[in-house]
Amino acid sequence: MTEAQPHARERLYSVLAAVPAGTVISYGQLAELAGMPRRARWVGQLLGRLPRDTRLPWHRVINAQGRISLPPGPAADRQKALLQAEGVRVSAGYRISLSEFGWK
DNA sequence: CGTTTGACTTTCG
DNA sequence: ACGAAAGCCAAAC
Repeated sequence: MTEAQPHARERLYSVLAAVPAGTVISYGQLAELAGMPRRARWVGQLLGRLPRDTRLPWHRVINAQGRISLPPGPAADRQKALLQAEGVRVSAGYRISLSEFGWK
């Protein structure tokens, strides 16, 4: 087989599915845990293409600055609500305390 | 096949 | 703490 990462997407999905509720992770960390450092943007691109009915905890993924990376809109509010429902403290400016990064 | 795009990250002022 | 600029990389055009 010539493919170096035949199932890169599914590997990423597995890591994401393993993120415990009540914690958040950055795109970069997620990519790194999946064995693909520096693929943060690729992760974001993948999440954007996820179907609405996915069961993956996409809402636990935020950027390295501790903010919701989704552009302002209904989607961002949805992510904020989902996080708060899990006990994650989200400030007015979509900021999240670094202590929620349990895995860093 | 060259250019643009983007749910990113880091550095600098 | 904040915004601008540069760096980075795969997918889409």
